Amino acid sequence: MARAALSAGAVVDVALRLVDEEGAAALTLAAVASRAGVATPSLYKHVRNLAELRALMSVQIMDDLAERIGAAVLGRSADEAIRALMTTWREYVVEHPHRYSALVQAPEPMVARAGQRLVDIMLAALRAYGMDDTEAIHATRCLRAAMHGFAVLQAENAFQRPEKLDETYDLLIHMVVTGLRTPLRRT
Amino acid sequence: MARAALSAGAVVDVALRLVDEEGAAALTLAAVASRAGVATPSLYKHVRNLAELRALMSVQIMDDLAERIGAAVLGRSADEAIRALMTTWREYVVEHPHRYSALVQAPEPMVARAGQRLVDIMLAALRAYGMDDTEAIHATRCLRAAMHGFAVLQAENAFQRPEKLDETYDLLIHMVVTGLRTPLRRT
DNA sequence: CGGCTGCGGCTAATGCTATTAGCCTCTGAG
DNA sequence: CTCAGAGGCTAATAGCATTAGCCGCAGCCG
Repeated sequence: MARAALSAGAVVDVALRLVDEEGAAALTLAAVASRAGVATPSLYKHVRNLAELRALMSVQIMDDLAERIGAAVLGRSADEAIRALMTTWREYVVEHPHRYSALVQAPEPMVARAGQRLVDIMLAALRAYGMDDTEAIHATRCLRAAMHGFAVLQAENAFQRPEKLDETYDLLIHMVVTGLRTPLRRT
Repeated sequence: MARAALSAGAVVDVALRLVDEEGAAALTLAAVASRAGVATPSLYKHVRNLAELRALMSVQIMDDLAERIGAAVLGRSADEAIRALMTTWREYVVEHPHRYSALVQAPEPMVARAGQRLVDIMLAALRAYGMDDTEAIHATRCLRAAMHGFAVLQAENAFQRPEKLDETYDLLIHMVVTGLRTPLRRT
């Protein structure tokens, strides 16, 4: 091994801090390199290119989220689990709105795998409702769509009215829980 | 007036067609100019810069969406109105997935106004549930979050499993309608 | 009918971006 | 002590948005 110096993980850390502080649009290799105290091309020794850096950041974010949510859901019952899951998710977005904006749903297997981890946690939380596998998949997708949509819109500041976002989110949680409890009549 | 030639609207049209055919990532002034049969800097005679072009595209998209949805909702009852609204929204995304990915929620007043038009239609559709204004705002936000989240995830191809997306969407509609019907207990 | 004004095109130039090539140095293993 | 390679560097390239400045033609005014 050569000098201590940088590593892929360190670059991702620097990039995440940059995004947290200056917004997703400020993510540029030059800016990351500058923060890392290194010349721009040096980053290529640790990361294949900007796209890969983005993917690695997304993986890191999803892993953070999965860890938090996993802990929050642990040992909770069905409805309470969903509530905890959704609350924790939103807390993360409120804490790091820029970071959430930087999330990318690339077709990279790396990112897909990290996403799968999140989905698995959701699936586990839904098991308690006594759904079969197919139903659980559909329910997970809805849960994900609702949370992700809310998160994206909030991170983009798309909710302009003065009404409290917390109350809106309470309603969203209510909608999800009620929708899961009330069976869908079969056609 | 000089020659017939281009106009801001025409540039937006060309850009939308480009995005439809080649994806949101292909949106570049050079590509738009080439399609319009004009040199790149000429676009600046019609559009202030790339950001404005993006905003104008978003406005156009939201207007399209508002028109369709407005027509779909017209003369329908509460639940049926919501179902029609959500179905129509998704049809648009399926028809133009790249276009939806190109949607930007800029803080530009122009875009905000177009978004407001969409929100107003949703609000109107929710009136039938006998909510007061505040409740209706919260409900609209939830509706929007659910639809937008689903749309974004679908446009980004984030749903990988073989289960039919149509069925998932049916469940989402069900969740929303049920959630709106079941009153939220007051704390 | 003739000249002027400005719209809408153009070319050239700038500065930022990611990315590649090729060099050099210091580290740590043998 | 040697030497290979990890990890830094500078220099160079190509594509991007954007700006400056020029030029021709259309239509209006006299």
